Amino acid sequence: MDSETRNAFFRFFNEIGIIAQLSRTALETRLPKGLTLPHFSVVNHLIRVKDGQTPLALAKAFQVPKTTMTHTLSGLLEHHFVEMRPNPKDGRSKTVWLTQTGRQFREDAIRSIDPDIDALCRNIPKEKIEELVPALTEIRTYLDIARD
Amino acid sequence: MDSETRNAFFRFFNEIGIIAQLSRTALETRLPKGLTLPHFSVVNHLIRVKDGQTPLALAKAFQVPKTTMTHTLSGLLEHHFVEMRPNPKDGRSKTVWLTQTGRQFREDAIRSIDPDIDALCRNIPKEKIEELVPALTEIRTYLDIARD
DNA sequence: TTGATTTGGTACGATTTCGCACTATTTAAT
DNA sequence: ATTAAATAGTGCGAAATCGTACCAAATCAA
Repeated sequence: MDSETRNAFFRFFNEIGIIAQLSRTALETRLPKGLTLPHFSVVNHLIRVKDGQTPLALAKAFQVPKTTMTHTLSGLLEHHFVEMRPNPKDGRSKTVWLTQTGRQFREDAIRSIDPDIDALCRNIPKEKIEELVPALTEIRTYLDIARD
Repeated sequence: MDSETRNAFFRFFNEIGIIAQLSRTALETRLPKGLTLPHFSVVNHLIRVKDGQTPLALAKAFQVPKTTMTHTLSGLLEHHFVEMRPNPKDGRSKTVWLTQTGRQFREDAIRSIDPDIDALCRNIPKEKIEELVPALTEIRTYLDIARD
């Protein structure tokens, strides 16, 4: 393995890490105090995909350990953004449902973030972003599979 | 702001976040217990760029709060991977220097990661990665500036 | 059917991340 | 020169992340 190849990958993952960090804090400064990117992401996911999913399904969708998802969901429960119902298909399991408050939280969050996306969009055109996504998805999928 | 544009950016940042997460844990499973990505990254940075930098310069290079860098450096000090010397140019400040143990740690880490990079390289060719980096750098730079 | 194994979820503890407040030193202003 | 403001670093506390261990329910095996 030549060090030039290695450095290419290091640079890549380094940029990825910093973008993840910066975009996260950029979002979180817009959210009400005490709410984080995972909180928003889960609510957003429940709207975009569907609610009624199990905590484990959510943990897999976000590639986090299930204990992390438990913790995130407990925060959403405290804010009454979601509610839990038993899973009729499996007595060990639960299902996660959005409340009206949760939907409102998402609306408000998006409204307060939109100006930032707008500004970003003027500097990095949407088309450029769309071009990147397939390659990133491919890499993400590989890493996910290689996890074993 | 139309929701299609918004979703494009959301998808992008979501992929970024998951790749950051997966690549981080992939690396950390190869490191000796108790050592993390930031530990490795800082040592690697000190070798690639130069040692003798101040903690604050490192914090800026990695876009983390200075308290976070203090914590990371304290871990490196415990392992005797770096040592601190006073900054001759500024009495408030320190400089961070690699030890032989620290260099060895980096060597060993790279050796144990290389097989993974090799495998990754066979699935995602180096050229594809290199094509992505400039766009990512552009986005990272924008986010950094937009932070205010 | 019964017992063993797997699976969904959580409690707990260790570590990381990071904001706030504080000290010590430097820089700027008058 | 003196004082005010800015800067480098750290201690501390709160929250996020995640591994281990555990319970309860489901699945599998004989």
